[in-house]
Amino acid sequence: MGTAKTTAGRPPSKGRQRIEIRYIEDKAKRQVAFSKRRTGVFKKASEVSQLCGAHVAVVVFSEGGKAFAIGNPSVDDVLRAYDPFPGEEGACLVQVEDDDDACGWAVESTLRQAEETKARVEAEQARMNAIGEKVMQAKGGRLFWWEADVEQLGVAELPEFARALQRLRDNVQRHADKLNAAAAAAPSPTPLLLLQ
Amino acid sequence: MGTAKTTAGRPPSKGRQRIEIRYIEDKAKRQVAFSKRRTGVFKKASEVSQLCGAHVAVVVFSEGGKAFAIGNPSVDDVLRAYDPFPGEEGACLVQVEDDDDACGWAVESTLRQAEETKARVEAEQARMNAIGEKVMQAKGGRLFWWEADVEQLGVAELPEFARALQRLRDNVQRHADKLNAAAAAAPSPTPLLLLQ
DNA sequence: TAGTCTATGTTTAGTCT
DNA sequence: GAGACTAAACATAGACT
Repeated sequence: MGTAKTTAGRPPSKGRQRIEIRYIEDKAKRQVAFSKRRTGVFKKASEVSQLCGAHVAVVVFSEGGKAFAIGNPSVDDVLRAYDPFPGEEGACLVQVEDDDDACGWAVESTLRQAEETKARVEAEQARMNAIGEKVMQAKGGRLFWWEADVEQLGVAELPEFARALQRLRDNVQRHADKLNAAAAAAPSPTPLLLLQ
Repeated sequence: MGTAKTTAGRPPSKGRQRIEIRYIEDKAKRQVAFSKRRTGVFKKASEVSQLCGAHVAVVVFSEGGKAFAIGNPSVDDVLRAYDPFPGEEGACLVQVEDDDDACGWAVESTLRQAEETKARVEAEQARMNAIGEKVMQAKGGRLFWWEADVEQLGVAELPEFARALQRLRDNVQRHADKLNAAAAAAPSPTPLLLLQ
């Protein structure tokens, strides 16, 4: 009886309250709402894309000027295809699809209910997203590295970028080796990690 | 009594059913879902903007290539701002009027995507350069993404991560080759790119 | 193609960790 | 600043107009 989990003697929570859709004056609340709702919008956008095979791009700037974005097949692709001038409707170039892709997405969603639904079709994508999110947390920043548009890198930047990439790969390999070593000693048959 | 509106002798409706987030094969259903959810995403985006004073732009292409977009203060403004130069004018300054709820919002358009305007694309690429920089140097002097703590990745995630890394590296290599080719034909002595 | 209605799945405000 | 949790607000699948 004594163990009522964490819901012990807490007031039952008033649950979700209705709010007016207007600027939230309280800075703290505003920040929390931004974080939660940004996630929500991204998720919804992701779903439209998944469900309907639509190309979507969402760009959000926080008040602080931080940029957040997601897109399928990629933010860049969608934005480039977008031309707000209805005047000319010459050729259609909706570059409808890339081959393998579906990995253009960069949803930094929190995947709250990962335990159930997620293990399906969305699995691979979700996994990638989770990985990206995990990695991004390390820097506390918000860019989606796998969206890095290499094409935009200049002569001076490319080498450095490549070097950094190599370094990261080395780290991954080292970590993989370590995990493999641990797996070898494990009681249950753990699949080995084969990088490339 | 006799006039129960339209709910007369209709089956009580099964209510909302859970669906998997995967491509909807049925064309009709897909179209309906697209329409409804597009509206939903736009609404959510609008709310984030209103509530948090954030600048948001959403661009959606239906499978048919029709473009829909909304943005605050405007799609174009946000997309243009999608180029946060470090130490420049505040990329954000929001707060929209909301007497009407429709303050500067709702720019839904059935714009057909036209062929890409060259000048526009170039401008876009210039902006994209800033993104590349952003990827290279996370603001705030924090950790850079490539210094990600790989240790955090688990057995299931590592392979995915490694694959993504490889993909990125391939792109870098391809780009480097291209630049080298261009350099060979360049009038001025351009240093060759040697990756690794 | 869009709007309506109902029942129900999903999101999230408020609060605490 | 990011999670966890609860209950109420909100979005929407399905069916029809």
